[in-house]
Amino acid sequence: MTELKTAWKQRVFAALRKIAQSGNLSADALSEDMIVAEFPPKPELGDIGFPMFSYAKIFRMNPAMLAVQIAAVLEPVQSEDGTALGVAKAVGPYLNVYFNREALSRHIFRNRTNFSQTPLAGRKVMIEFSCPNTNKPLHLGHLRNNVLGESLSRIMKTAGAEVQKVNLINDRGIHICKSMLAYQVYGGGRTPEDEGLKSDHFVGKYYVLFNTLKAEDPAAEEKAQELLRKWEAEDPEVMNLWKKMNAWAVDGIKATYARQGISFDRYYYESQTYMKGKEEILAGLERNIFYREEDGSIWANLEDIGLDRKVLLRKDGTSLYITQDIGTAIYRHSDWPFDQLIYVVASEQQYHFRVLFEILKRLGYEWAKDLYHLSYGLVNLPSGRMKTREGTVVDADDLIDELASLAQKEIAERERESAIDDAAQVAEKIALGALHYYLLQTSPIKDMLYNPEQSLSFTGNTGPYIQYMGARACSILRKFEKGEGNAGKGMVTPSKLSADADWMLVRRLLALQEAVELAARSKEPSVIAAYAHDLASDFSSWYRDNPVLASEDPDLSATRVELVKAVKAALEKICWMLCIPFLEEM
RNA sequence: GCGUUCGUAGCUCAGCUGGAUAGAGCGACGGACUUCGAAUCCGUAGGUCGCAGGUUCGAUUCCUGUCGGACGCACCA
Repeated sequence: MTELKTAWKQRVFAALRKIAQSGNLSADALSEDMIVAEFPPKPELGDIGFPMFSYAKIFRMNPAMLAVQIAAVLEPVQSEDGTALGVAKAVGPYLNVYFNREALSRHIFRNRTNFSQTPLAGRKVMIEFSCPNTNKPLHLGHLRNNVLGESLSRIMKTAGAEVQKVNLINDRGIHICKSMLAYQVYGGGRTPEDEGLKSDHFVGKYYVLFNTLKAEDPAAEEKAQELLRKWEAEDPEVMNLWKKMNAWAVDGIKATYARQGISFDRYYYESQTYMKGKEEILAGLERNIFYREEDGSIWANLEDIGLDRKVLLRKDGTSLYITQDIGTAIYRHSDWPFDQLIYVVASEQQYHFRVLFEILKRLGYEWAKDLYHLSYGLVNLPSGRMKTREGTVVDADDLIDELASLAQKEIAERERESAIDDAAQVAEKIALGALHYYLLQTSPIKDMLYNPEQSLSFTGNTGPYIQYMGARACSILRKFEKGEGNAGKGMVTPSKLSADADWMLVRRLLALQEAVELAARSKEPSVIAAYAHDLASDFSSWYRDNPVLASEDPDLSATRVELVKAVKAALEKICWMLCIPFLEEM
């Protein structure tokens, strides 16, 4: 589809030049990338539309007239065997291309979701996401981050890129020490098993208990700092406790990843990377890229590009958050030389990344231009921002549990329990479908409102709707396999799909490649989510009005079965890209 | 104060590099299950695209200003 569009653009451009020559007009102002192609709003207007206005202006001609002239001289796009892949017609001030429906239906049957072109082929893309703290379990905000990172990596893979997914676990710092201190005071040596808690929730419980401790012991903050100093001095007792609690936290977090269906190719741990970067800063200081204040701290002055001054090393010589990020980026690039590194991090850190990228550029790393901050908005509740202190944080595991139990109730209400193998497992998958689709349908950059009522819905523009259409397609194909209907007696005949209703669905399938390219280029899984809904919706109205197995014409039935297979393949691929489990039945 | 960003139907969101009548879902109202699973489908109602200028043959889309919201501007992460 993408190549078809490109090919037609070239033809239109060639035709324009031809007209310019014969009319003795100047075509200097024309270039091929000026040719805009759009999607006509109605099926009778064809499959590609070229507005003539801008060229008409250059030629000082009536746009409708120009469209007629181009249609007359335009050479049609052909396939390798010489079949015309469409015809161009002038429709008012537009030149519209009508595809050869038979040829393109055949193309979809043959290739399904195997794209003829992958724009990111050969590119190495590293994607960093999730990056949890080890003092508490994941919450709704992490779920958005996780699914964004995983989905984007799958989309980029589909677009041909080689992707490496990385995670940086924030396993050190004062927040960890607070959980550790509270555990020392209140934990009594108990384990998560003793308390019957998932291990990361167990650690999180003690982090919350630190607030209680603070109320009881005014020196609590100071004691936590003391613990951090001991940790940095590698006090054996503290290290032991730290290792134990971190293992609990990380194990629990990984269990949530597994449940969500996301994974990483490589884990980095802050405790191993936080020292990195210091040498870089000192080397930069020698080269006068940075400067030293009287108190000994080291700074970068970025005022010339509208940013502020930024501390890079404390007066006592210790590292900061940004120091570590500088080191980690350098380390990663030498580790796996990427063409692009994408940081999936909330929008509140936009300034941090602008500073980080600029400093790496000043240090002379030419790949600094390949760093990209995929900034995404916060997930807010109707009552406002989630706040740990007010207990309004939506816990990730609890949320999935709730969705799954609701899905199971829905299955029971629809009396589907006997029809499916494992209702509990299907319910879990529906829950994830609902959750992930809900989180991905909004553009990443926008803050989103988490409306419990709406997100718990399984009808309408939702993940389960997409899953349902996949299941319906599978259901039809199962019946076909069993020999129901007359499709088995027919011959696949693509020319039978020339009716508008069939063609709309074929055309939608053709548009998948373009959607993937756009989603990969703009780093917006929401593009695929929108496409998923369009395809599912098209399929839904199509199979209602167009009998697949029971058509009177066996050839038409056989052909429509091929179309259903193509729809199923597309939905399966889309679901994978959106981290929505594909269901054969539900 | 400075910077970034968002502002489209009652609500939650789409709207591709400016283009043919601004689209979904939810909610409201009205229809469709002896016919491939009704988590579905069809129809009706609902929008001065925050506001004001500008560029353009043409602006929801680009520019400027303005109003409103969010976030950021730590020797925290």
